[in-house]
Amino acid sequence: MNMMRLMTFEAIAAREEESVVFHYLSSMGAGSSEGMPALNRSFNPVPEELCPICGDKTSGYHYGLQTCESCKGFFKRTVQNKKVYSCVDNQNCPIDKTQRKRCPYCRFQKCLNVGMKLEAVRADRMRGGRNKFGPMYKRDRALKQQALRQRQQLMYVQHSTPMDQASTPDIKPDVSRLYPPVPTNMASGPTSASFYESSANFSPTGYQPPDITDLRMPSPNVPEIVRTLTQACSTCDGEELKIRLANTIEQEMMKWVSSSSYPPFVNEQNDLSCEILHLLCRLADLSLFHLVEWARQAIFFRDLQIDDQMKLLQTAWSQLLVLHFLYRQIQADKQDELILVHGHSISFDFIRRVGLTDWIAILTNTTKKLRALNIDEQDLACIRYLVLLEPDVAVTDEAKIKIENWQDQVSRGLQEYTISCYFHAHDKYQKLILMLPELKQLAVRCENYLYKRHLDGDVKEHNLLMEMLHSQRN
DNA sequence: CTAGCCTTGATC
DNA sequence: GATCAAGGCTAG
Repeated sequence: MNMMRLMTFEAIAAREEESVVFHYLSSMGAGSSEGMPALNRSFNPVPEELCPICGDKTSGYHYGLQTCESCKGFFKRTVQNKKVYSCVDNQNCPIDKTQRKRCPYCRFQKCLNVGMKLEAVRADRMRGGRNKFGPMYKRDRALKQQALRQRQQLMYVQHSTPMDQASTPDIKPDVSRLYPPVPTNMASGPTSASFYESSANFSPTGYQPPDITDLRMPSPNVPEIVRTLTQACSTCDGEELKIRLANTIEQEMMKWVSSSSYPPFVNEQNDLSCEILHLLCRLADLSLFHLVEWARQAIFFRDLQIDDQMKLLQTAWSQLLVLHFLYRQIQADKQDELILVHGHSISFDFIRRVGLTDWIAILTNTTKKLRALNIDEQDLACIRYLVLLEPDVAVTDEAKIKIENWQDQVSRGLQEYTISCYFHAHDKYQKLILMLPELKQLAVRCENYLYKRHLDGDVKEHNLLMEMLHSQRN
Protein backbone atom coordinates (compact mmCIF):
# COMPACT_ATOMS: atom_id res chain seq x y z
CA MET A 1 0.00 0.00 0.00
CA ASN A 2 2.73 2.42 0.97
CA MET A 3 4.70 1.41 -2.05
CA MET A 4 1.68 2.10 -4.21
CA ARG A 5 1.27 5.50 -2.63
CA LEU A 6 4.85 6.33 -3.24
CA MET A 7 4.31 5.83 -6.92
CA THR A 8 1.67 8.52 -7.19
CA PHE A 9 2.30 12.12 -7.95
CA GLU A 10 0.16 13.10 -4.95
CA ALA A 11 2.48 11.20 -2.69
CA ILE A 12 5.49 12.93 -4.16
CA ALA A 13 3.83 16.29 -3.87
CA ALA A 14 2.81 15.54 -0.27
CA ARG A 15 6.33 14.51 0.55
CA GLU A 16 7.71 17.69 -0.93
CA GLU A 17 5.23 19.66 1.07
CA GLU A 18 6.36 17.93 4.21
CA SER A 19 9.86 19.15 3.60
CA VAL A 20 8.64 22.65 4.23
CA VAL A 21 8.67 21.82 7.89
CA PHE A 22 12.30 21.09 7.69
CA HIS A 23 13.21 24.14 5.63
CA TYR A 24 11.46 26.13 8.26
CA LEU A 25 13.24 24.28 11.04
CA SER A 26 16.59 24.67 9.43
CA SER A 27 16.10 28.34 8.79
CA MET A 28 15.14 28.85 12.43
CA GLY A 29 18.32 27.26 13.53
CA ALA A 30 20.41 29.04 10.97
CA GLY A 31 20.16 31.73 13.56
CA SER A 32 19.03 34.83 11.84
CA SER A 33 19.48 36.28 15.31
CA GLU A 34 23.13 35.36 15.50
CA GLY A 35 25.21 38.06 17.00
CA MET A 36 22.44 40.57 16.62
CA PRO A 37 21.21 42.44 19.65
CA ALA A 38 17.57 41.75 20.37
CA LEU A 39 16.71 45.42 20.42
CA ASN A 40 18.00 45.91 16.90
CA ARG A 41 15.89 43.06 15.70
CA SER A 42 12.82 44.47 17.30
CA PHE A 43 13.08 47.41 14.91
CA ASN A 44 13.27 45.05 11.99
CA PRO A 45 10.05 43.07 12.17
CA VAL A 46 10.60 41.30 8.85
CA PRO A 47 14.18 40.06 8.89
CA GLU A 48 15.77 39.96 5.47
CA GLU A 49 15.97 36.39 4.22
CA LEU A 50 19.45 35.27 3.24
CA CYS A 51 20.32 32.77 0.54
CA PRO A 52 21.11 29.42 2.20
CA ILE A 53 23.82 28.79 -0.38
CA CYS A 54 25.86 32.02 -0.45
CA GLY A 55 24.22 34.33 2.07
CA ASP A 56 23.26 36.96 -0.51
CA LYS A 57 19.85 38.60 -0.43
CA THR A 58 17.09 36.31 -1.65
CA SER A 59 14.79 37.25 -4.51
CA GLY A 60 12.02 34.72 -3.90
CA TYR A 61 11.45 30.98 -4.12
CA HIS A 62 13.51 29.24 -6.75
CA TYR A 63 13.60 25.48 -7.37
CA GLY A 64 12.29 24.55 -3.96
CA LEU A 65 13.44 27.23 -1.58
CA GLN A 66 14.27 30.88 -1.16
CA THR A 67 17.57 31.71 -2.84
CA CYS A 68 19.30 34.70 -4.38
CA GLU A 69 19.04 35.51 -8.07
CA SER A 70 22.57 34.39 -8.83
CA CYS A 71 22.25 30.94 -7.22
CA LYS A 72 18.92 30.55 -8.99
CA GLY A 73 20.61 31.26 -12.31
CA PHE A 74 23.59 29.09 -11.50
CA PHE A 75 21.37 26.14 -10.58
CA LYS A 76 19.30 26.59 -13.73
CA ARG A 77 22.35 26.75 -16.02
CA THR A 78 23.93 23.75 -14.37
CA VAL A 79 20.86 21.55 -14.69
CA GLN A 80 19.73 22.75 -18.10
CA ASN A 81 23.16 22.42 -19.66
CA LYS A 82 23.99 19.22 -17.76
CA LYS A 83 27.22 20.71 -16.48
CA VAL A 84 29.74 18.46 -14.78
CA TYR A 85 32.14 20.27 -12.49
CA SER A 86 35.09 19.12 -10.49
CA CYS A 87 36.69 20.49 -7.38
CA VAL A 88 40.42 21.16 -7.36
CA ASP A 89 40.45 21.14 -3.59
CA ASN A 90 38.82 18.88 -1.00
CA GLN A 91 35.20 19.24 -2.12
CA ASN A 92 34.48 21.41 0.87
CA CYS A 93 35.16 24.92 -0.45
CA PRO A 94 33.48 27.74 1.42
CA ILE A 95 30.61 29.24 -0.55
CA ASP A 96 29.68 32.80 0.22
CA LYS A 97 28.80 35.90 -1.73
CA THR A 98 32.41 36.77 -2.52
CA GLN A 99 33.67 33.24 -3.20
CA ARG A 100 30.69 31.61 -4.87
CA LYS A 101 32.27 31.84 -8.33
CA ARG A 102 35.43 30.03 -7.29
CA CYS A 103 34.22 26.45 -7.17
CA PRO A 104 31.06 25.59 -9.12
CA TYR A 105 31.37 21.97 -7.98
CA CYS A 106 31.02 22.87 -4.31
CA ARG A 107 28.42 25.51 -5.09
CA PHE A 108 26.24 22.99 -6.89
CA GLN A 109 26.73 20.43 -4.11
CA LYS A 110 25.60 23.06 -1.65
CA CYS A 111 22.56 23.83 -3.78
CA LEU A 112 21.56 20.18 -3.62
CA ASN A 113 22.39 19.84 0.06
CA VAL A 114 20.22 22.73 1.12
CA GLY A 115 17.35 21.23 -0.86
CA MET A 116 17.17 22.79 -4.32
CA LYS A 117 15.08 20.54 -6.54
CA LEU A 118 16.43 19.25 -9.83
CA GLU A 119 12.91 18.40 -10.91
CA ALA A 120 11.85 22.05 -10.67
CA VAL A 121 14.01 22.84 -13.71
CA ARG A 122 11.73 22.16 -16.63
CA ALA A 123 12.87 19.71 -19.23
CA ASP A 124 10.68 21.36 -21.87
CA ARG A 125 11.90 24.84 -20.95
CA MET A 126 8.32 26.02 -20.84
CA ARG A 127 8.12 29.55 -19.45
CA GLY A 128 5.78 31.03 -16.90
CA GLY A 129 3.06 29.39 -14.92
CA ARG A 130 3.29 27.46 -11.70
CA ASN A 131 4.58 24.03 -10.72
CA LYS A 132 3.77 21.48 -8.02
CA PHE A 133 5.87 23.38 -5.50
CA GLY A 134 3.35 26.22 -5.29
CA PRO A 135 1.54 24.93 -2.17
CA MET A 136 4.89 24.19 -0.56
CA TYR A 137 6.05 27.78 -1.01
CA LYS A 138 2.76 28.99 0.40
CA ARG A 139 3.06 26.87 3.51
CA ASP A 140 6.68 27.83 3.94
CA ARG A 141 5.67 31.47 3.94
CA ALA A 142 2.97 30.78 6.53
CA LEU A 143 5.46 28.91 8.72
CA LYS A 144 7.98 31.70 8.49
CA GLN A 145 5.30 34.14 9.54
CA GLN A 146 4.53 31.88 12.48
CA ALA A 147 8.22 31.74 13.38
CA LEU A 148 8.37 35.49 13.22
CA ARG A 149 5.40 35.81 15.52
CA GLN A 150 7.01 33.39 17.94
CA ARG A 151 10.23 35.41 17.86
CA GLN A 152 8.31 38.59 18.55
CA GLN A 153 6.57 36.84 21.43
CA LEU A 154 9.99 35.91 22.82
CA MET A 155 11.06 39.51 22.41
CA TYR A 156 8.01 40.63 24.33
CA VAL A 157 8.85 38.26 27.15
CA GLN A 158 12.43 39.50 27.21
CA HIS A 159 11.37 43.09 27.59
CA SER A 160 8.84 42.32 30.28
CA THR A 161 11.36 40.67 32.59
CA PRO A 162 11.33 43.06 35.57
CA MET A 163 7.81 42.01 36.49
CA ASP A 164 8.45 38.36 35.79
CA GLN A 165 11.54 38.33 37.87
CA ALA A 166 9.84 40.10 40.69
CA SER A 167 7.06 37.55 40.75
CA THR A 168 9.36 34.55 40.72
CA PRO A 169 12.65 35.60 42.18
CA ASP A 170 13.61 32.03 42.95
CA ILE A 171 13.44 30.80 39.37
CA LYS A 172 16.55 31.11 37.30
CA PRO A 173 16.45 30.42 33.60
CA ASP A 174 17.95 27.01 33.07
CA VAL A 175 18.11 25.81 29.52
CA SER A 176 18.35 22.22 30.64
CA ARG A 177 14.65 22.37 31.44
CA LEU A 178 13.72 22.75 27.80
CA TYR A 179 15.68 19.80 26.71
CA PRO A 180 17.60 17.13 28.61
CA PRO A 181 20.61 18.44 30.45
CA VAL A 182 24.08 17.70 29.35
CA PRO A 183 27.08 18.34 31.54
CA THR A 184 29.93 20.42 30.24
CA ASN A 185 32.35 18.78 32.59
CA MET A 186 32.56 15.03 32.49
CA ALA A 187 35.67 14.78 34.59
CA SER A 188 33.80 13.92 37.72
CA GLY A 189 32.13 10.87 36.29
CA PRO A 190 28.86 10.18 34.55
CA THR A 191 26.72 12.11 36.98
CA SER A 192 28.72 15.18 37.65
CA ALA A 193 27.55 17.09 40.66
CA SER A 194 27.61 20.29 38.61
CA PHE A 195 24.52 19.26 36.70
CA TYR A 196 22.47 18.78 39.81
CA GLU A 197 23.87 21.92 41.30
CA SER A 198 22.73 23.81 38.25
CA SER A 199 19.22 22.50 38.76
CA ALA A 200 19.24 22.91 42.49
CA ASN A 201 18.24 26.55 42.51
CA PHE A 202 15.28 25.59 40.51
CA SER A 203 12.67 25.01 43.13
CA PRO A 204 9.54 27.04 42.69
CA THR A 205 7.54 24.08 43.84
CA GLY A 206 10.01 22.63 46.24
CA TYR A 207 11.82 20.71 43.55
CA GLN A 208 14.94 19.18 44.97
CA PRO A 209 17.80 17.54 43.17
CA PRO A 210 17.37 13.80 43.22
CA ASP A 211 19.44 11.61 45.44
CA ILE A 212 22.45 10.52 43.45
CA THR A 213 23.54 7.80 45.79
CA ASP A 214 22.81 5.15 43.19
CA LEU A 215 24.55 1.94 42.30
CA ARG A 216 27.16 3.37 40.00
CA MET A 217 30.82 2.72 40.32
CA PRO A 218 32.72 5.74 41.70
CA SER A 219 34.94 6.39 38.65
CA PRO A 220 33.44 4.61 35.71
CA ASN A 221 35.10 4.44 32.39
CA VAL A 222 32.68 6.17 30.03
CA PRO A 223 33.20 5.00 26.44
CA GLU A 224 34.33 7.75 24.08
CA ILE A 225 31.20 7.58 21.96
CA VAL A 226 28.91 7.91 24.99
CA ARG A 227 31.00 10.79 26.26
CA THR A 228 30.71 12.52 22.91
CA LEU A 229 26.97 11.99 22.62
CA THR A 230 26.42 13.27 26.11
CA GLN A 231 28.50 16.36 25.55
CA ALA A 232 27.16 17.07 22.10
CA CYS A 233 24.20 19.15 23.06
CA SER A 234 23.34 22.45 21.54
CA THR A 235 23.41 25.73 23.25
CA CYS A 236 21.08 27.47 20.90
CA ASP A 237 20.39 31.10 20.31
CA GLY A 238 17.56 32.53 22.30
CA GLU A 239 17.39 29.67 24.78
CA GLU A 240 17.14 31.98 27.70
CA LEU A 241 14.32 33.77 25.99
CA LYS A 242 12.50 30.51 25.46
CA ILE A 243 12.97 29.64 29.11
CA ARG A 244 11.41 32.94 30.02
CA LEU A 245 8.55 32.30 27.66
CA ALA A 246 8.11 28.88 29.28
CA ASN A 247 8.07 30.60 32.63
CA THR A 248 5.41 33.04 31.45
CA ILE A 249 3.25 30.23 30.10
CA GLU A 250 3.61 28.27 33.31
CA GLN A 251 2.76 31.27 35.43
CA GLU A 252 -0.37 31.68 33.39
CA MET A 253 -1.14 28.05 34.02
CA MET A 254 -0.56 28.51 37.74
CA LYS A 255 -3.17 31.27 37.72
CA TRP A 256 -5.70 28.81 36.30
CA VAL A 257 -4.68 26.21 38.86
CA SER A 258 -5.13 28.54 41.77
CA SER A 259 -8.23 30.39 40.58
CA SER A 260 -10.43 27.57 39.33
CA SER A 261 -13.30 26.76 41.61
CA TYR A 262 -13.83 23.27 42.92
CA PRO A 263 -15.96 21.41 42.07
CA PRO A 264 -16.25 23.21 38.74
CA PHE A 265 -19.43 23.75 36.78
CA VAL A 266 -19.74 21.64 33.67
CA ASN A 267 -18.96 24.45 31.19
CA GLU A 268 -16.28 25.79 33.40
CA GLN A 269 -14.56 22.42 33.47
CA ASN A 270 -14.58 22.29 29.69
CA ASP A 271 -13.13 25.80 29.37
CA LEU A 272 -10.50 24.98 31.95
CA SER A 273 -9.59 21.74 30.18
CA CYS A 274 -9.12 23.55 26.87
CA GLU A 275 -7.16 26.36 28.45
CA ILE A 276 -4.75 23.96 30.20
CA LEU A 277 -4.39 21.85 27.07
CA HIS A 278 -3.66 25.01 25.10
CA LEU A 279 -0.92 26.01 27.55
CA LEU A 280 0.54 22.50 27.63
CA CYS A 281 0.67 22.55 23.85
CA ARG A 282 2.51 25.84 23.89
CA LEU A 283 5.06 24.37 26.26
CA ALA A 284 5.42 21.27 24.09
CA ASP A 285 5.83 23.54 21.08
CA LEU A 286 8.69 25.37 22.79
CA SER A 287 10.35 22.06 23.64
CA LEU A 288 9.91 20.97 20.06
CA PHE A 289 11.69 24.07 18.81
CA HIS A 290 14.54 23.32 21.12
CA LEU A 291 14.57 19.68 20.12
CA VAL A 292 14.89 20.57 16.46
CA GLU A 293 17.72 22.95 17.21
CA TRP A 294 19.46 20.21 19.15
CA ALA A 295 18.97 17.75 16.28
CA ARG A 296 20.34 20.18 13.69
CA GLN A 297 23.61 20.31 15.55
CA ALA A 298 23.57 16.71 16.74
CA ILE A 299 26.58 14.61 15.85
CA PHE A 300 25.86 12.11 13.02
CA PHE A 301 22.48 13.67 12.25
CA ARG A 302 24.04 16.92 11.07
CA ASP A 303 25.94 15.01 8.37
CA LEU A 304 22.76 13.82 6.68
CA GLN A 305 21.02 15.54 3.82
CA ILE A 306 18.06 17.70 4.68
CA ASP A 307 15.47 15.32 3.22
CA ASP A 308 16.82 12.47 5.33
CA GLN A 309 17.02 14.65 8.42
CA MET A 310 13.44 15.64 7.89
CA LYS A 311 12.26 12.05 7.63
CA LEU A 312 14.07 11.06 10.79
CA LEU A 313 12.78 14.02 12.69
CA GLN A 314 9.22 13.41 11.60
CA THR A 315 9.46 9.90 12.94
CA ALA A 316 11.24 10.75 16.16
CA TRP A 317 9.92 14.10 17.34
CA SER A 318 7.08 12.83 19.50
CA GLN A 319 9.20 10.09 21.05
CA LEU A 320 11.90 12.59 21.89
CA LEU A 321 9.38 14.95 23.44
CA VAL A 322 7.88 12.16 25.52
CA LEU A 323 11.32 10.95 26.53
CA HIS A 324 12.30 14.39 27.70
CA PHE A 325 9.03 14.78 29.52
CA LEU A 326 9.48 11.46 31.32
CA TYR A 327 13.07 12.24 32.23
CA ARG A 328 11.90 15.47 33.81
CA GLN A 329 9.41 13.51 35.88
CA ILE A 330 12.12 11.14 37.08
CA GLN A 331 14.51 13.93 37.91
CA ALA A 332 11.95 15.73 40.01
CA ASP A 333 11.17 12.50 41.84
CA LYS A 334 7.62 13.50 42.67
CA GLN A 335 5.00 10.82 42.67
CA ASP A 336 1.86 12.89 42.28
CA GLU A 337 2.75 15.96 40.31
CA LEU A 338 3.21 16.84 36.70
CA ILE A 339 6.52 18.65 36.22
CA LEU A 340 6.45 21.40 33.62
CA VAL A 341 9.26 22.69 31.44
CA HIS A 342 10.36 25.57 33.63
CA GLY A 343 10.04 23.67 36.89
CA HIS A 344 6.53 24.53 38.03
CA SER A 345 4.36 21.57 38.77
CA ILE A 346 0.69 20.71 38.75
CA SER A 347 -0.89 18.23 41.10
CA PHE A 348 -2.45 15.08 39.68
CA ASP A 349 -5.68 16.16 41.37
CA PHE A 350 -5.79 19.17 39.11
CA ILE A 351 -4.92 17.04 36.09
CA ARG A 352 -7.93 14.83 36.89
CA ARG A 353 -10.16 17.88 37.10
CA VAL A 354 -9.25 18.95 33.57
CA GLY A 355 -10.22 15.54 32.24
CA LEU A 356 -6.78 14.01 31.79
CA THR A 357 -7.34 11.24 34.33
CA ASP A 358 -6.32 8.40 32.01
CA TRP A 359 -2.94 9.95 31.45
CA ILE A 360 -2.06 9.89 35.13
CA ALA A 361 -1.96 6.10 35.25
CA ILE A 362 0.06 5.94 32.04
CA LEU A 363 2.48 8.53 33.32
CA THR A 364 2.83 6.88 36.73
CA ASN A 365 3.43 3.44 35.27
CA THR A 366 6.00 4.58 32.76
CA THR A 367 7.97 6.76 35.16
CA LYS A 368 7.97 3.92 37.67
CA LYS A 369 9.58 1.61 35.11
CA LEU A 370 12.12 4.22 34.10
CA ARG A 371 13.00 4.99 37.69
CA ALA A 372 13.57 1.31 38.32
CA LEU A 373 16.04 1.33 35.44
CA ASN A 374 18.02 4.07 37.12
CA ILE A 375 18.48 5.99 33.87
CA ASP A 376 21.26 8.53 33.94
CA GLU A 377 22.16 11.26 31.49
CA GLN A 378 24.54 9.04 29.53
CA ASP A 379 21.79 6.46 29.03
CA LEU A 380 19.45 9.25 28.06
CA ALA A 381 21.88 10.75 25.55
CA CYS A 382 22.33 7.37 23.87
CA ILE A 383 18.61 6.65 23.82
CA ARG A 384 17.95 10.01 22.22
CA TYR A 385 20.31 9.12 19.41
CA LEU A 386 18.87 5.64 19.05
CA VAL A 387 15.42 7.17 18.71
CA LEU A 388 16.53 9.89 16.30
CA LEU A 389 18.64 7.62 14.09
CA GLU A 390 15.93 5.14 13.20
CA PRO A 391 17.24 2.95 10.38
CA ASP A 392 13.78 1.73 9.36
CA VAL A 393 12.73 5.17 8.23
CA ALA A 394 12.75 5.21 4.45
CA VAL A 395 15.74 7.33 3.58
CA THR A 396 18.21 7.14 0.74
CA ASP A 397 20.30 3.97 0.54
CA GLU A 398 23.43 5.92 1.23
CA ALA A 399 21.93 7.45 4.38
CA LYS A 400 20.53 4.11 5.49
CA ILE A 401 23.98 2.56 5.55
CA LYS A 402 25.33 5.50 7.52
CA ILE A 403 22.46 5.41 10.00
CA GLU A 404 22.80 1.69 10.57
CA ASN A 405 26.46 2.17 11.26
CA TRP A 406 25.77 5.01 13.70
CA GLN A 407 23.04 3.01 15.43
CA ASP A 408 25.54 0.25 15.85
CA GLN A 409 28.13 2.59 17.34
CA VAL A 410 25.62 4.12 19.76
CA SER A 411 24.21 0.72 20.78
CA ARG A 412 27.63 -0.70 21.43
CA GLY A 413 28.63 2.41 23.36
CA LEU A 414 25.53 2.19 25.51
CA GLN A 415 26.04 -1.50 26.10
CA GLU A 416 29.66 -0.98 27.06
CA TYR A 417 28.74 1.91 29.32
CA THR A 418 25.97 0.07 31.17
CA ILE A 419 28.16 -2.99 31.64
CA SER A 420 31.11 -1.03 32.99
CA CYS A 421 29.12 1.41 35.12
CA TYR A 422 26.29 -0.82 36.28
CA PHE A 423 28.10 -4.14 36.48
CA HIS A 424 25.63 -5.47 39.07
CA ALA A 425 22.64 -4.54 36.86
CA HIS A 426 23.83 -6.78 34.03
CA ASP A 427 20.59 -6.59 32.07
CA LYS A 428 20.24 -2.82 32.12
CA TYR A 429 21.11 -2.46 28.45
CA GLN A 430 18.49 -5.03 27.38
CA LYS A 431 15.89 -3.35 29.52
CA LEU A 432 16.69 0.04 28.05
CA ILE A 433 16.38 -1.31 24.53
CA LEU A 434 13.11 -2.99 25.42
CA MET A 435 11.77 0.37 26.56
CA LEU A 436 12.07 1.77 23.05
CA PRO A 437 8.96 0.13 21.55
CA GLU A 438 7.04 1.18 24.63
CA LEU A 439 8.25 4.74 24.19
CA LYS A 440 7.13 4.68 20.59
CA GLN A 441 3.72 3.33 21.54
CA LEU A 442 3.29 6.04 24.13
CA ALA A 443 4.38 8.75 21.69
CA VAL A 444 1.88 7.53 19.10
CA ARG A 445 -0.82 7.51 21.73
CA CYS A 446 0.00 11.09 22.68
CA GLU A 447 -0.03 12.11 19.02
CA ASN A 448 -3.40 10.46 18.44
CA TYR A 449 -4.87 12.09 21.51
CA LEU A 450 -3.62 15.51 20.50
CA TYR A 451 -4.78 15.03 16.94
CA LYS A 452 -8.24 14.09 18.12
CA ARG A 453 -8.44 17.09 20.44
CA HIS A 454 -7.29 19.21 17.53
CA LEU A 455 -10.00 17.82 15.27
CA ASP A 456 -12.52 18.38 18.05
CA GLY A 457 -11.52 22.03 18.03
CA ASP A 458 -9.98 21.95 21.51
CA VAL A 459 -6.51 22.79 20.22
CA LYS A 460 -6.81 25.71 17.87
CA GLU A 461 -3.34 27.12 17.52
CA HIS A 462 -1.25 26.60 14.43
CA ASN A 463 2.29 26.09 15.57
CA LEU A 464 5.23 23.82 14.90
CA LEU A 465 3.74 21.10 17.10
CA MET A 466 0.56 21.03 15.03
CA GLU A 467 2.56 21.24 11.84
CA MET A 468 4.51 18.12 12.77
CA LEU A 469 1.33 16.36 13.83
CA HIS A 470 -0.32 17.12 10.52
CA SER A 471 2.64 16.46 8.27
CA GLN A 472 2.69 12.85 9.44
CA ARG A 473 -0.95 12.34 8.66
CA ASN A 474 -0.96 13.92 5.21
C1' DC B 1 30.29 32.13 -17.13
C1' DT B 2 27.92 35.26 -14.03
C1' DA B 3 24.11 37.76 -12.35
C1' DG B 4 20.72 41.31 -12.80
C1' DC B 5 16.78 42.36 -15.25
C1' DC B 6 13.00 40.97 -18.43
C1' DT B 7 9.14 38.06 -20.26
C1' DT B 8 5.87 34.57 -19.71
C1' DG B 9 1.80 32.17 -18.11
C1' DA B 10 -0.74 29.11 -14.56
C1' DT B 11 -3.02 29.97 -10.43
C1' DC B 12 -5.36 32.67 -7.16
C1' DG C 1 -5.93 41.49 -13.03
C1' DA C 2 -2.24 40.52 -9.65
C1' DT C 3 1.11 37.46 -8.28
C1' DC C 4 5.42 35.17 -8.71
C1' DA C 5 8.37 31.38 -10.06
C1' DA C 6 9.66 29.58 -14.15
C1' DG C 7 12.87 30.52 -18.52
C1' DG C 8 15.35 34.10 -21.50
C1' DC C 9 18.47 37.80 -22.55
C1' DT C 10 22.72 40.21 -22.33
C1' DA C 11 26.44 43.51 -20.43
C1' DG C 12 30.37 42.71 -18.16
